[in-house]
Amino acid sequence: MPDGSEERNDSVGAWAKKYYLTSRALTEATLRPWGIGRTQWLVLWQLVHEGPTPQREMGRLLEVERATLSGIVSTLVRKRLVTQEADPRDQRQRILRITDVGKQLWDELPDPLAVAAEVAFSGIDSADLATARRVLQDATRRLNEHIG
Amino acid sequence: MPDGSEERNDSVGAWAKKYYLTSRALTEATLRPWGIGRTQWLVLWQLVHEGPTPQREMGRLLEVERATLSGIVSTLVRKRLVTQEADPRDQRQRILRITDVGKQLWDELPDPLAVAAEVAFSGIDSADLATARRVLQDATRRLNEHIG
DNA sequence: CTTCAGTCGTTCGCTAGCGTACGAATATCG
DNA sequence: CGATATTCGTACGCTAGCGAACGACTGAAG
Repeated sequence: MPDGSEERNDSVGAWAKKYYLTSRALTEATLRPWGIGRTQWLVLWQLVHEGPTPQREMGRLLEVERATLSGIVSTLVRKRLVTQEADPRDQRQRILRITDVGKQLWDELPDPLAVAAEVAFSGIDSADLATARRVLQDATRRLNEHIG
Repeated sequence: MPDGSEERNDSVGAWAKKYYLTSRALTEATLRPWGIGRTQWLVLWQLVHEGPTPQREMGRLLEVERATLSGIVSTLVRKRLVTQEADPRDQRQRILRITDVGKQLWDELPDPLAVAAEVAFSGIDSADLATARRVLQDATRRLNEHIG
């Protein structure tokens, strides 16, 4: 029976939190020498691999709220890594585009998610990985249904 | 083969993040009417169930950094829910204690972690839950070994 | 007894998450 | 066409995570 301390210390949920925070720490440490955050890196990845992207579309792809992305984009613009142009067809939209400086920096950056995934999961039984993924996916869906 | 977009969208790690953020959203929404955060609630839980606790010990129990806990405790003290007294035996330590106002508030609060766990995991096969927990636990251990 | 190393809490600056509210721009409906 | 609804980006305030640095305090080595 799950009393409070069990849930708080040793449940799937508690370990999901610990895993997320620990992998975030490794990811951020990997990028720290370049002064780039985890989500900033994802924005650059998208711009490098898929080209200029409307800001709203970026938010949908990265599953990040408008308000959150707005701050992240501001940082990247301030660092001259990304430009933010108005879409002539819809003045509400902003098109994000990587700059030459941004491309230059990109070529130096490691892939922090690949590093973390390699450390965390290499050699783990793939059936177990699939089960874990399914449990987390189901749980997330249930939470979303409850919220929405 | 795990290319970038796979890792970024559909891996165990990506779902752990989504699960964590979604359960955090539900937990915070549950507590919002009382103006209490998720980690603030954990501090109160500890003080109610285990009595006065040194701040450093609180940090260890909740696995929260000193700097993070410092801010959380400040908030609780500002709201008059918790007091922070110097330990006479060691002037560096601060002993945390719930106030009468805090106790009164506590009796009104729901258990947001129990709510989230119920929504997320009730009815899920317990062997799958155990597998998921083990995968996340192993992954966290591997990350910590790599970092440390 | 003094110095030196370690601990504890705090502060600062950063990342990044959320909700709310707002203006500007667009789309839709009557 | 004009009023209304919606969308987009932003700003503000909040939670909460980290590292680094600092003062106060303690304890241990000499």
